[in-house]
Amino acid sequence: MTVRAGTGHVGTGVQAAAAGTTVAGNPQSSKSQLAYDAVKAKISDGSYGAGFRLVLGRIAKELDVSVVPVREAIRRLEAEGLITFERNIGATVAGIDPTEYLHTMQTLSIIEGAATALSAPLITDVEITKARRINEQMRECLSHFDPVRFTSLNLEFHAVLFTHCPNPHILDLVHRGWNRLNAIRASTFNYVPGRAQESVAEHEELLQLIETGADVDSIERAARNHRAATLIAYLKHAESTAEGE
Amino acid sequence: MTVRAGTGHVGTGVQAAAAGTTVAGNPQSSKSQLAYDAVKAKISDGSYGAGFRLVLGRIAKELDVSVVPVREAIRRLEAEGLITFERNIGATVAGIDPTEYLHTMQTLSIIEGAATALSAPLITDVEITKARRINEQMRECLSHFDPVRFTSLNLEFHAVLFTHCPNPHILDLVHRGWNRLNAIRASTFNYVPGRAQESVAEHEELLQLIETGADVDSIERAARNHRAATLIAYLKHAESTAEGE
DNA sequence: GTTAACTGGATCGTATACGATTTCGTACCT
DNA sequence: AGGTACGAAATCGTATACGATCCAGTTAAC
Repeated sequence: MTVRAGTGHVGTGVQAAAAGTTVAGNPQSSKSQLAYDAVKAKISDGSYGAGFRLVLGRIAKELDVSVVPVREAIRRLEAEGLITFERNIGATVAGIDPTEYLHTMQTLSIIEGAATALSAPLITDVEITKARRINEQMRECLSHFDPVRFTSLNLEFHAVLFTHCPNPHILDLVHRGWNRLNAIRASTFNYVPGRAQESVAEHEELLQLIETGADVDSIERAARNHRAATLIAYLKHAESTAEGE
Repeated sequence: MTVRAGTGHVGTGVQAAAAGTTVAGNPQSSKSQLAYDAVKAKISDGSYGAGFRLVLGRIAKELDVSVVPVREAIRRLEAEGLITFERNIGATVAGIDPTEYLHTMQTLSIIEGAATALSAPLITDVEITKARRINEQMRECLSHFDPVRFTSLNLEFHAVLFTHCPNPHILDLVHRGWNRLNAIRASTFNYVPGRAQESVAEHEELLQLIETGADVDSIERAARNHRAATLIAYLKHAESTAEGE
């Protein structure tokens, strides 16, 4: 053992170097933030999928930080519902079972519907055309089967619709919902083939409703049903494939 | 490598004593949880109201723990939106300005409406009578002016209606909404006198809708409007008193 | 007299240290 | 052979240490 009784610190200088340089490109640099972003990204892109065991020490070593900032990141993710955490046990990536998917979709249908309705009066022609162009690209995706791109465009499309939502809370909830959904999708990629076409058509309907200045109630209902329809399609599909397997 | 800086520790034994005893009554004991509960409670009951500066070290000393668990608690509260946090600056209790109140109420109207509608089919006669009894007590509160009790009963009433919501996410969001609202209310106690009577009447209407098995849409609308009406009453009231001052 | 640089204190951020708890494998007892 | 008890490894929980950063008040320079 031997080594150092005086300062008790060894790598402390590193901390200064790393934090001090503010690596130019990380606007909000902070190990805690780094850990948060890193773990969240890994969950979203599927590297850490479904029930994955998140060992604090391992993550810390991977990111070359100490456990303290990692713990903070984990706490934040816990509060956001992306992971579950048990005292003296550890953290695991949440959102495994199908009912989770169901609940998340249902919640999102409500929140997103509201967000879209609230945004609607503030949406200009510019955004409408932009959304329409995205939807056009989605239609193209249908021919040369490309579900990944389709899903990504789908987010873009809806993002255009709800980003003008004047209520930041609701907007925040929408984002969280999408995050959860991403995490779930990454692990068990579910994509219902037939649904995509209806989806594109419903997008166009939704755009027309907004364009013609329909009352917020109809818009909310349309947006909500749009997502609910996807959920129902998924359930049916899951049922049938379960039999097939 | 093994570093070992002599002892470098003094009060470490205390940790064992405190954590080890598991003070019998704290089922989920953990300093982090303790800090979370404590701070949240202080925010809810108004001790730490509106923009209050949360100094980590001070809180840690108050609770007789180190800063680490406090930081974790703060992170959780941050993710829940109860406080805001800036790097190298610190944390402050969130939710000061009136637009915050507005947004929170709007969000809650949507979420709570949905939660109530989803619960409705699962509500039995037992709960209906229970809710009706609570509403009766609220009516009594009207005569001997008691806004605090009224508010508390109001939560109880709605809790009966939405606790059966089968979607845990939505239920969680409802609870968070109430928490935020509590925090705001504690700082700037706002209670619109005239509104209370309508509120009690609307509660009864809502009960009848549920009782007669009205379609979920009407129930959702009723629940949503009930809260929205409170918001509108508040806005009018705030406007008029602002003039009066 | 006004502004800029300095300085000290408060507070934040994170690394390290080490006790506590859980987990799992193995040896021992029945 | 099967189950239990002991022990070691892994991991969590939190205290402490100390650099970095921010802030306010003070002094120096113009």
